[in-house]
Amino acid sequence: MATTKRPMRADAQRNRDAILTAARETFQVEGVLTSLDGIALRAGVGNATLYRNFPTRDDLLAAVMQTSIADALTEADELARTLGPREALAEWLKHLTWQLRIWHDLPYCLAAAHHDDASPMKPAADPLPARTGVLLAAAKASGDATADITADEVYELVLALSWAVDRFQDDEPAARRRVAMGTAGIFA
Amino acid sequence: MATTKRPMRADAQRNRDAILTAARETFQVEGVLTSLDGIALRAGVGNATLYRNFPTRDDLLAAVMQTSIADALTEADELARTLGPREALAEWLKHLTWQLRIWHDLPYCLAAAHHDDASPMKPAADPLPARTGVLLAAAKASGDATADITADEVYELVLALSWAVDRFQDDEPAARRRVAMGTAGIFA
DNA sequence: GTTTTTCCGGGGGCATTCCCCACTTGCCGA
DNA sequence: TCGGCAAGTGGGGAATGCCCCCGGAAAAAC
Repeated sequence: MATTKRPMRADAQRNRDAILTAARETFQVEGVLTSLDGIALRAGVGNATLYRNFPTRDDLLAAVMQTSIADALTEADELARTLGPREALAEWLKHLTWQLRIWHDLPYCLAAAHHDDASPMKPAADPLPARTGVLLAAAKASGDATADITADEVYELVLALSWAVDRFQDDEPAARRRVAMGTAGIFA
Repeated sequence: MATTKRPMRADAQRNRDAILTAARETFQVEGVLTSLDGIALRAGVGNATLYRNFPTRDDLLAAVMQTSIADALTEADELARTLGPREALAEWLKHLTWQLRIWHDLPYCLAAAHHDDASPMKPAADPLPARTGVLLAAAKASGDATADITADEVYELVLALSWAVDRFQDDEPAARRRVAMGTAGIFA
């Protein structure tokens, strides 16, 4: 990490943060396939600054996702703590589907990263399928989920449903309904 | 229709056919978002000829889909004739998902067309949800499908699953398994 | 065979995006 | 306070894709 070698120059840190917030805002409006130069413009920095900090789109995406994913994981903890295995899994799937929808083409990128170990997004995104596996295992143990399905299959199903939720512009109730229908096969 | 007014010049018909076959081949390899100029090049015609025949990408897509959709519908007839309502619907969903996967971003385009009445693809693609509705109604009537789901929801679910099948590069058994899992909620 | 009509075609303009370069800025430590 | 050097800047090249223009050629009509 660069931060361990030297405490990073103040303006450099400022610019990096500005890029991250601009990217987060732009992604929500235009999707994750938006122009990178546009993000730099919005952040008020030169485009070269953006490319130096984040050589590829996936690097930027991974950095922006960090905090969102951390939030999602605490939500998962909360669900696991307050609900039974079946409801916790069901709620988590709905929650995850709804969150992934926010950056419109995110499922597309996550799908690409999921089977590409070299992707810069892999380390950032990996906790999502992992945590899904934990909740799934608990539901299996209590007999609430069928044994013959893997965590990857469930995660991929969520990505597909999230794609649909975005593409058909569901509101939240519609999305919950769509997820309930699509994931019914998971539950025993 | 243009063909009713005048029998179309021979070379024009030749070029149009060449464009359609080139488009079909290119779509399978590079997906439906490929370069249109590339299709013209492959067809051995100038790009202007392509744009004259098909002003937009959707026009071309609609024309190329015509025959494929006709094939799919005869398959649906066959299924309805030889299987019970439940199996006919289940097989149709698997078949449809697998077919849509062939042109990689086709679900993306169909999703856009599905809620846009002005889309040139609408007339060509509409039989798909319509036929799905027929098979669903039969399954509902025999008590094999839950009553509280609409044909549109089922169709959209198939589009999402087809997206996943393409994106995760399923072979046919894996795709059938994925569809079976994702559509389990439809069946009573 | 000639005229008329229709259609072809490839070059090029325009827009978009990614990314690199030479030059400039301004922070940090002595 | 001040100089060195890390970091920033933004114009522009390169690649790509869409689409239009207009001279020319081929097919149809006579």
